[in-house]
Amino acid sequence: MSPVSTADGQLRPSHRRTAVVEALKGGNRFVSAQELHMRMVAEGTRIGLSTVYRALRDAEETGRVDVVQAGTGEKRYRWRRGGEHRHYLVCRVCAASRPVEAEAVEAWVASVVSASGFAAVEHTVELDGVCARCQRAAD
Amino acid sequence: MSPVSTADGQLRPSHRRTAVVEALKGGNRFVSAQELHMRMVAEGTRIGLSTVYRALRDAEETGRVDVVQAGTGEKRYRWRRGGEHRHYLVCRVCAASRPVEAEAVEAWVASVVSASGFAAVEHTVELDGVCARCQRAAD
DNA sequence: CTTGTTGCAAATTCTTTGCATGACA
DNA sequence: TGTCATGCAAAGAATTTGCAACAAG
Repeated sequence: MSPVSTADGQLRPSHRRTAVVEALKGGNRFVSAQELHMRMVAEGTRIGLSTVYRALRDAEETGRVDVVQAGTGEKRYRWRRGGEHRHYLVCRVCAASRPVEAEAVEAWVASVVSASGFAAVEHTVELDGVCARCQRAAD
Repeated sequence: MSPVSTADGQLRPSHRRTAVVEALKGGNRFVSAQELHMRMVAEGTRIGLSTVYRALRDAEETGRVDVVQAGTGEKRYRWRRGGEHRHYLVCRVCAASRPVEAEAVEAWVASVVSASGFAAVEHTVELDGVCARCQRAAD
């Protein structure tokens, strides 16, 4: 069954789920569910792939992680610190990420939305390139 | 085999591929490969799903279509008119799309990139919501 | 005990590929 | 006649789900 909120809105405790979150917090880069699972198993955590998927889906639905989609249709997750909505510039080679200052975009989105007649508009802004380090490594 | 360019850089003629492009031009909304295939078959065109996929991949690689990725990891395509790079506001319900004025974002992207040290940066800006018509239909 | 969580394997969904066939230059 | 496009079925890849075993309150 999928995790359910208890009366006070908190998720019921769970070693595994906690472990997933901890593993995610441990990195500053976007990782896929499978990568995260492999990493956890490699570090000795006994956990199933499904549980990792379930934990990440929960985290996504409750807005605790940022998500990007590679062109392959694979999702990559990154723990969201500070609880704010952010956008990132992600390296296509090493998946390192750096948050970018995105106020201008937020403002633009708001103006476009208000003029469109659309409701419940969500936005995705993804930037990906090759970071300076990987550029050097490519030589 | 995958389509190959001839000496003059043009794709070799092909009924099927042309048919895919025509079918795509026939709509103003983003469609998935499978939807497009079903539509073509329903209209009497004899064509295989693989061919639709191949044609769309070609079109994507040569920049003749705009692509968005639904949260499901499924790609949706829309014929690009006028050859310019555009961004769209897409309805989550009916997939109707309207291009948005995106100069502000392009400028923002350029400034972020120049300050980052990243190279070969690509950007994705996707806006999705519920269009006015589908809002009314929901009542 | 009862309820929610986990893991495994099977099932889904979207997309790509291998290969024999068919069509056009 | 040779080359490339096509279709079908099989292969792949990422993710979800059914279900029995299990852990915790």
